[in-house]
Amino acid sequence: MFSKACEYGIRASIFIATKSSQGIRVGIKDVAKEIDSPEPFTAKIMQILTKNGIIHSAKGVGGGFEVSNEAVKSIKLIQIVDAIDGDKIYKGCGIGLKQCSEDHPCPVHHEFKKIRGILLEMLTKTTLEQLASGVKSGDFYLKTLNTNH
Amino acid sequence: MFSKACEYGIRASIFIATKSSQGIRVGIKDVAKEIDSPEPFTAKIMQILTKNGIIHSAKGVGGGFEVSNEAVKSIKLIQIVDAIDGDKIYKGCGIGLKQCSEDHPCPVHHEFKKIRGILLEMLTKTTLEQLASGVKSGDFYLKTLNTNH
DNA sequence: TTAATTAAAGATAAATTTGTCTTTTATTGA
DNA sequence: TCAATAAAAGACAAATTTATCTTTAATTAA
Repeated sequence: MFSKACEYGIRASIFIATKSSQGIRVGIKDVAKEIDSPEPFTAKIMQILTKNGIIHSAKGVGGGFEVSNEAVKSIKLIQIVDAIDGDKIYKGCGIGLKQCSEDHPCPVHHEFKKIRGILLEMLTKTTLEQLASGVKSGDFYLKTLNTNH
Repeated sequence: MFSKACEYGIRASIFIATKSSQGIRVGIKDVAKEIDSPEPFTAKIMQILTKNGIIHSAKGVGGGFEVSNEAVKSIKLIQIVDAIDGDKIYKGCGIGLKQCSEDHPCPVHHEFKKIRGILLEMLTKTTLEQLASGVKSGDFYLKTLNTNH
């Protein structure tokens, strides 16, 4: 569905949002640790998110990543997906036709139209705040439980 | 959503089904041409489909690919997807958690559960026959219209 | 103004997916 | 049996995605 980069980007954004609500900036090390992702790759993804104005970053001592309380409320999942994976997932043809539309539909066009519509609605409606609050309350998780190995 | 391989596999299966209904076997050259895909790569994908019993192949003079009329009716889209891309698309976690379940849900678990359910239902219900008949009737297309260039 | 800190940027590398080419095997018909 | 045909199999190559490493730039505090 989403690329690895996008999966990490969503998880990172949610984690940063949970910390920002407590007024805490987090460094890339913490982010990668808490969402169980490769640190340098995650840093690259953070650059995309900051360039797109989704996450704010601050260099230097005491710096790190954060999202303002207002931004957390307004940012929708689709903004993160769009910034990293583009719009192919909710716009492209299900079986890869360059030309696929109501007038020139592929064999699965109508079925996929429905699914893409639901996906798009979900991505458009879900805010970072909703997701972050679920993590804060302990209802949702951002990584696998630790096991002894 | 699906890999390129899977997109080609679905398109190829549908094209072969339309030809088989007329009692015509098709070679890999025709398949690639009609679905606008790279021939050698498509040949590889055909090997997966034949190994999985979705498409039948015959070597030698007059050989090629075909699907029996009974098979066309019984084969579901999910069999093609499963053979090529596996079950990740309708089973895996939306944001890539290894562990993601009702008891240990990721932040988008419930939203994705719904979407995956609809996708799974669609893949499970849609038969090759449905898709092929739409192409035969001219309602659906398997490639872009030819343009002069 | 210097040292420490932290993200940004850029170069590189590994892994995976996509795509190609060559050889082998099976089948048919002459 | 032999030649032609067509898929299968295997090796290889290009492109993309994922991941890493090093250097640079910005910021803070001493």
